[in-house]
Amino acid sequence: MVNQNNEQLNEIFHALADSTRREMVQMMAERERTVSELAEPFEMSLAGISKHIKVLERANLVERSINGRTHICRLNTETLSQATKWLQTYEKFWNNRFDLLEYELMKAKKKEN
Amino acid sequence: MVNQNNEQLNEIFHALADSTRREMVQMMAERERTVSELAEPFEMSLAGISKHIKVLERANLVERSINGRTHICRLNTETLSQATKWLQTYEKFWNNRFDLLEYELMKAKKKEN
DNA sequence: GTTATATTCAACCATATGGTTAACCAAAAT
DNA sequence: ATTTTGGTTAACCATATGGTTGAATATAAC
Repeated sequence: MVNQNNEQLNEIFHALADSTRREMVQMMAERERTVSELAEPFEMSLAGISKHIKVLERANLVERSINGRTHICRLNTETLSQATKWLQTYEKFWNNRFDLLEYELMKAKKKEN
Repeated sequence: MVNQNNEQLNEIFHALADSTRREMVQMMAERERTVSELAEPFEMSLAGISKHIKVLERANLVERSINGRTHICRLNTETLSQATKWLQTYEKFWNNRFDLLEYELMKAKKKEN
């Protein structure tokens, strides 16, 4: 179970360790994207793009639905937050992260009012 | 500048994409560790361990100070939070992460009292 | 029915990664 | 002075990664 989670984290972090893929995540964070939309900003073959998407899929960061001949990719933010959770756990140990978060939250609240 | 940061993120995420290295981060989150302390839980040659530490160093996740013949490694939480920051930026887009954080914070607060 | 579009798959290639062993170096301990 | 200890470095190896091109598939458009 822990190992399962570990393998999962390996794949998530590996998927994020590439600028192209991070940019794709960025795009999908805004809204769903087709494969060619995702490909557009890059000077890379579509086959290359396809491979990158598969890495994101394997990490469960992206889900794909096929609609005719176009594939639609959407971000799985649940998975993204798995990574965040891991990071925060170890960050908070001596850097008192919770204080910082609280501070950021206060700022956010103030802006709302 | 953005590219610099991008290269930085590549290395951070790559460093974290390995269970052994994550476990090391975990150990260093508790307290500073010597190389052999870091090596202890693993069935791996010291040379292998040394390489892992170097990956963490290259990502600027770890700083090393040499004391006689023993090297002391400590976590650079600043770098860790660079990764967190990236993640949170894209997480919050549709998953309203801030609400979740607020909730977690409340729970934490309650436990304190 | 032919052509164009959206996308994957397979084979290939250079380079990177994670590991090993063996040799090396410097500080401590005997 | 010799040996142990803590650690790195170099050379090597198998496998993974990130990219390419070329062919294949299937839907959509003409």
